[in-house]
Amino acid sequence: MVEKKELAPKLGRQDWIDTGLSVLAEKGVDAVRVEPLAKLMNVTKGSFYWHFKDRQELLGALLAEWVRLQTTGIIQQVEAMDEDANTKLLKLLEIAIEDDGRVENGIRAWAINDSRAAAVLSEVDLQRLNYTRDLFVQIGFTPLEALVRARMAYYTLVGEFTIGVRTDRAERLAQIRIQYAILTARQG
Amino acid sequence: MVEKKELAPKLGRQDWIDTGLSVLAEKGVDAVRVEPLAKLMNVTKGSFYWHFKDRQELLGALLAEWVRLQTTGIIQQVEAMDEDANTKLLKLLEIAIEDDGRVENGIRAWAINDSRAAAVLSEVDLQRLNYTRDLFVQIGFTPLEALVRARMAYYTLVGEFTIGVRTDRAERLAQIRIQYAILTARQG
DNA sequence: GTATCTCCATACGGTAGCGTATGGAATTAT
DNA sequence: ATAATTCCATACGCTACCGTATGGAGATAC
Repeated sequence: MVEKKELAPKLGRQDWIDTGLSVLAEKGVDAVRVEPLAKLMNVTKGSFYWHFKDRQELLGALLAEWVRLQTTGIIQQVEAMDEDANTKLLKLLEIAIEDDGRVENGIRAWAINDSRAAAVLSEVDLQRLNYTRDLFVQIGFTPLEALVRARMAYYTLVGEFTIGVRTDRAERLAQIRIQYAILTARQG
Repeated sequence: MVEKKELAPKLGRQDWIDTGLSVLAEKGVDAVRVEPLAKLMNVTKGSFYWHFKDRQELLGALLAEWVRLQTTGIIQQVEAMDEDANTKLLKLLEIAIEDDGRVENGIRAWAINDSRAAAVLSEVDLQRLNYTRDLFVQIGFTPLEALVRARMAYYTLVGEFTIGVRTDRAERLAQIRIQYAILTARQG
């Protein structure tokens, strides 16, 4: 079968994608360039153009990879646990703040001037928002109340990533529970 | 006095800054380049290098200009009206969503890989967060509760900008009032 | 009217990155 | 062993942009 030895220095498509995502997270899309990437991987661009048609194909692959990691990610993890909606929601919030969001930030910055990235991103946003809203509906809020609360929860998360808050884990966990309390409280 | 006739085709430093901010909002920092900018303004870069030392100086000027517009902006506008903290907070939220946040988004994207932009941005974020927190304290929440609520309010706004929601004004106003109600509600 | 100063055009050399072409080493197949 | 395939290095031309140098037109000063 087509197998690879881990010892072999041979590079694959996936190596370029991994390195690309790393650079995307640290330096932004604009730093994801063929020759610098090659230097980073200790090869020349001869390798790159064997695995990819051009730079655009790599960028597309980065988007696809991110979506793949995203969709097989948080939501499934939350749905796996067989709990009620309240518990799921709290768990969702707790899991979400585990990530540092650096790749996602890079993609959001990218999406500002690239329609491809923008399309992918808005799709992911919509999916996550809908899931969160459904949880609030299951908890018992009206559709409108659920929507507003889901947006507050999700936007808060995105905003936190965007701003890049640097609080420690314990503090964030404590705050996320207060947020949960605020968002699930019934109005007088 | 040093005055300029509006008819004159002569360019000034400010013209480059204005055009720079515009391009920053539409295409990102990386599109803010001397020669393309010059072409956009129907001059050559000979003009640019008369007004600026180099590209970095322009970028610095863009940051300074944004801060200037920001600091003389929302907060003063809210403080000007002599109302109680509750009213100020609601007004703050309402005013904040008026902007589309395109320039700010560009700067946030910029700040990912530029330490100068990052420093400026975190300062502005801190200032706005502190102001919002103070309002919640004045309303009567404990410091911790006020901080969490202020973060939720501000992060939600930043997240909304970041995601680039495209709902109409009326709907946004309606939702911001629900948010206000949720954030100012006392826990049972 | 001449000199000076302001503002900009033109021309130049330099760097970084793109994509292509071609050859060669290492592996695999026959 | 020989042939074919896979993967990568090297070398090339091309474009976009940077920053500098220099000159020139138009206003202003003297």
